Amino acid sequence: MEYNFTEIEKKWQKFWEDNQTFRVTEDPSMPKYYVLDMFPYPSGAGLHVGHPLGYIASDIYSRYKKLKRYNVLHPMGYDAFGLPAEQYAIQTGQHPAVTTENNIRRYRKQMDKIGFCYDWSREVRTCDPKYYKWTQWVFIKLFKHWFNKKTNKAEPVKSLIAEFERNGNSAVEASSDKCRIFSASEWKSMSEKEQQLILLNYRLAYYADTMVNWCPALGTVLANDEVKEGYSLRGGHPVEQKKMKQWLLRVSAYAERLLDSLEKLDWSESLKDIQKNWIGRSEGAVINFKVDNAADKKGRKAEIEVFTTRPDTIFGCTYMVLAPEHELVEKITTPQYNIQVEEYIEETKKRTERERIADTKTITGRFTGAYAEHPFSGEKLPVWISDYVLAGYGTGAIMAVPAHDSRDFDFAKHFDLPVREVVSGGDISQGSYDNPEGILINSDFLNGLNVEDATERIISELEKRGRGYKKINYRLRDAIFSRQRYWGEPFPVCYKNEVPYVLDEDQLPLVLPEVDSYLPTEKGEPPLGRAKNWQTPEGYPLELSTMPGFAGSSAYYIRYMDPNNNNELVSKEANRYWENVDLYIGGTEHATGHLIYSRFWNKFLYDTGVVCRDEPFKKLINQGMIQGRSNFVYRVKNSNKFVSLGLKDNFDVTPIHVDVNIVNNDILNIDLFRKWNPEYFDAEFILEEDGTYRCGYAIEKMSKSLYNVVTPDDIIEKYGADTLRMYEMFLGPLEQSKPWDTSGIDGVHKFLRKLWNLFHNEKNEPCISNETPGADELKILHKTIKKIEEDIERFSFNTSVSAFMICVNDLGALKCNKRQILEKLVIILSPFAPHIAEELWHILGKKESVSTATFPEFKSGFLTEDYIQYPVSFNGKTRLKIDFPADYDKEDIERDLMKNDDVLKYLKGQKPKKIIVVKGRIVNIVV
RNA sequence: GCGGAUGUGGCGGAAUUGGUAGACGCGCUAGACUUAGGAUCUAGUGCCGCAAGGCGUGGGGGUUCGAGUCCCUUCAUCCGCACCA
Repeated sequence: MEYNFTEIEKKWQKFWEDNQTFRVTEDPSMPKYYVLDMFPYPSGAGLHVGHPLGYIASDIYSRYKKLKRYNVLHPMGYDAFGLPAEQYAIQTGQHPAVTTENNIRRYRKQMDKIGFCYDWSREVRTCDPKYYKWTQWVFIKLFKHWFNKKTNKAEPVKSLIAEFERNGNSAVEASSDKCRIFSASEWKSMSEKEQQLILLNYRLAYYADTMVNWCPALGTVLANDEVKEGYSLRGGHPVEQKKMKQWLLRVSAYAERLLDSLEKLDWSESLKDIQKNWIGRSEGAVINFKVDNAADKKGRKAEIEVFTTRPDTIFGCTYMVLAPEHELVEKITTPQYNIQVEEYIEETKKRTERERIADTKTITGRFTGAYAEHPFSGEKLPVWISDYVLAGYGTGAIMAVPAHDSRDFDFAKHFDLPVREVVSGGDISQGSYDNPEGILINSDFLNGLNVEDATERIISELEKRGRGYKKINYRLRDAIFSRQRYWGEPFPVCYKNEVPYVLDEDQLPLVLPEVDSYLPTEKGEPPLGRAKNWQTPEGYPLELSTMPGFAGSSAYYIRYMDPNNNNELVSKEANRYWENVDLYIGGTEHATGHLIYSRFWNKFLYDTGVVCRDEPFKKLINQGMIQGRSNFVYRVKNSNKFVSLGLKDNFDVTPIHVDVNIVNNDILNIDLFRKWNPEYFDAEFILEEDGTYRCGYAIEKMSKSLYNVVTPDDIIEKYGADTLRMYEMFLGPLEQSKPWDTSGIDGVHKFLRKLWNLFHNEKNEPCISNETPGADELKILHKTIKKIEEDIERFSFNTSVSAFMICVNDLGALKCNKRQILEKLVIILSPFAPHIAEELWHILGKKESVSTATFPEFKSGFLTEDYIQYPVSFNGKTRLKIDFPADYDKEDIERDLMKNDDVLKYLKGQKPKKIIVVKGRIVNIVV
C-alpha cells in the first residue's frame, strides 16, 4: 500500500475533532474574516457531488485565510423548516422533526467525510426552538416598528403613537398602507380596536387583506419569488390569485435603500442586475383624473389616480383603464354598463394567474360608461377596465397613450379608440412610438420641447395645480409572511377581539405544538388549528399560520456570531468583532428571495441598533451548477438487444438512460448492467470492433431519474476526500456551470500519489533530505507560491490545481525531496488537500496541525532569469524563438537579430520596415 | 420584448495588463514493464498536408506592428424578468 487515503483521512478528521482545531473565539488581537456558505435544506436525497462545490471553495478560502493569520469564522448549519419534510409527513405520518433530524445526521456524515474546517460548535438549525426564538423575536420587533420616510429608517411605533396623540397623522410620512387623515382628538376618541387597526397600516410586520398567490395543491399562499410562471417553485403546482388576510413584511419600505446600497457590494454585476430588476425602480408622476359621475357624500368628485413614467405624453391620453379589481370600478360604472362590467370582472376572477400570463395576446376589456376629465384640456376620456392593467402595480390604473405605448396602441386599435401623436419621430399609422426621444407636438404648452424638458415642465405644472406630483415607484412588493402549513415557526401573535397582538418577549420561544395530522382542518384552517390549547394563558387564540422558509434564513449569519446566547440574538461584543460576512458563497437561485429578505432584515436590525453593519454580505460569489453527464444505451426496438454507439445508426433504436456508475469512460460494464435491472439480465449486445459496448452521453441536470447522480461518498471511497476536493475545483471556474464526469478524476488522484512519492522512497518509507535546495528547486517552489496566492485571491481554484500539478511534476523530474522545499509546498497545498497535507506535515516531523502554519512568503529573487526566450515573429506570425540575456535592451536585441542567420533567412534579403521589441516579452519584425 | 452570462481541440478547460493560442488534466495513438491490466512509466496528440507550408478561439467586418482579448455587426445556447404603465 502506498498512499492510503482512507486511513489518512479518518485519522486527521478525528484529530481535528479531538483537538477542536477549527474552533474559533473572538480575538481582538487578530483581524477577523467571516466566510459563509448558504446553509442547506437537508433533503431526503442527501448530497450529490454538485452540492459541496461551493463548500469546498469556501473551505479552501477559509483555510487559506487562516494560514494568512486571520481569525476565521466558518460556520455551518441547517435551513431545517420547509415543505418537503412536511409533504413527506402528510404521506407517511412521520413527524417532520424526525425526518429532518435523520436527514441532518446524514448530511453531517457526508460533510464530515469531505474534511471541512467548520466550527461545528456554532451550528444552528432553524427548527430548533432555541434558534427560532430569535426569529420570533425579530418578528415582534418588526411589528413594533414603522418606517419613517423623513428619517429613512425604522422607528418604534411608540413614537408614532406619540405623534398621533399630539398632531394626528397628517404630518406623518410613512411607508404605509392608505390611511385616512385624522386629528389628534380624533385619535384619542378612537376605541382601542380602531387604534390598533390604524397602527397595522404602519407596522413593518402587518396583517392585511391582500391579493396572494394561492397554491391549492400545497394548501398555502406563496411569496412572489416562490412562484415562477404561474407555478409553485417547489412541486410545480398551479398558483392562483386570491384575496386573503395575511401577515406581510413591509419590504417595500426599504426598496430605495436596498437598491442604493447594492452599489457598494462586491457582488457580480449580473446578480446585482437581477436584484435591481426585481426591485424595479421607475421614475414618473402620479396624476389625478376627476371622474364626472361619481362623488362622495360631500359632493367631491371621485378621482382616478394613475402612475406614469411618461407624464410628458399626457396630451396623448385618449382614454383611461382601471384594473378589474380597482375599488373605483363599482362606484363609477354607469347602470347601463353594469351588467357587462360585472360579467367581465367575474371572468377575470376565474382565470388563473397562469392563464393570464399565457394569454397576453387576446385583448379584452369593457367600457364602464364613465368619463374622466383631462387635467389640462378638460377633454372627456372614456374609462375602461381591462386585465392588461395590473391591480398590484402602481395605482392599478393608467392613463392610456396609444400613440406612445404599444399595449395601449393594441387596445385602442382593438376597440377603435382614438390615437393622438404627441411626440414626433415615429409613424403612428404603423404602430406606437415608444422611444422617449423626439419633440412634443399637439401638446399645448409642451409643444416644441424635447421629452426630457417636457417631463420636467409637466411635473412642475401638475404640482402647481395640485393635480399630481413626481413619484418614484418600485416593483418590489411587500413579502407575504404567513404560510398555512405546519412545519415552520409559529407566529408570536394572539388575537383579542379579532385584533392581532404580539406576545411579550419573555414568552418566547412560542414552541410549535404537536398535531394529530399535518392536513388542514375540516373548517379549512391550517394544521395548527388541530393543536390542543393553542391559545395564550389568558385564553386568547394564537395565530394558526406559520412563517415561510425565508424567515429562518434571514438572520442566521448573525446568529452564528453568538449561537448559544440565550439573552440576545447576538451580543454587542460578538457583533462588533465579526461585523458581517466577508465572503458568502452560494447559488444564484436565491437572488430574489433570501438575498433580498436577509438584506432587508439586516437593514432593519441595523436601524434598531441590533447589528453594526447595514449590509450582511460584503462579497458574494455564486458558484455554478454541476450538471450531470448522463449515459445512454441503445435498445433495438421491440427487442432486448442493445447496440453500441458506433453501430446504432444501422438500427431503429430507443436511447435508454443507464446508471453512470456502471459506465467507465463511456464503456459499459455489461455484467453490472445485467445486474442493474433484472429486465436486462438476458440482454444481447451488439459490440464495437474492439469488443466493448460504447455508450452515448448527454449533459443534463443531475437527477435520480436520469441515473446520472454521483455522490461524494462514492468518490471518497474510491479516491479519497482530497481527490474529490481537488477534482471539484479542477473542473473549471467556480462561477461557471460545468458537467461532472468522473472519468477525469484519475489525473488529480495521480497527482496526489506523485506528491506522496516525493516524500517516500521505493519502499514507501518516508525519505526527506535536509540538503540546501538548488536554484532550480527554489524557482519551482516560489513560482508556485506566487501563482497559488494570486489564484486563491481571485478564486481561480482550477488554475491553482494545475499549478500544483506542474510544480509536483517539475520537482519529481528533479527527484527533489528537500525539506525546505517540501515544507512550504505542504503548507500552500493544505487548503486544497488538508488530509494528505497533515500527514505529510507530520512526516516532516511537525506536531501541530498544518493549519497553524503561516503561508510562505513569495520571494521574487528566486525567479530572476539570466536569459529570456523571445518569440520572434514576422508580421505577427511567430517563426523563431531566440534567447537573449535578460538585461538586453531594445538596441542590443535589434543588433543581434540582424546578425542571426535564421532571421536573415526569413528576411530573404529584404530590409525590415520596423522592429518592435517589447522587453521581456516578444519581438515582431515588420517586413 | 427587456436585462445578463457563455461560445477556444474528441472532452473539462488555460492564456490575470493587446504580446509564443491550446497550459494542466481526461481521452486517444505508439512503445516499455508485467502472468495479467481499468496499474505504472516513456513518447506523440488543434485541423489540413508526404512535405514545404497553410488554416485556426461561433460567423462577418474593423482598429493595431500584433486581437481569444478592444470596437461594430450577426448567430447560437443558457439564465433572470415580463401586459410593471
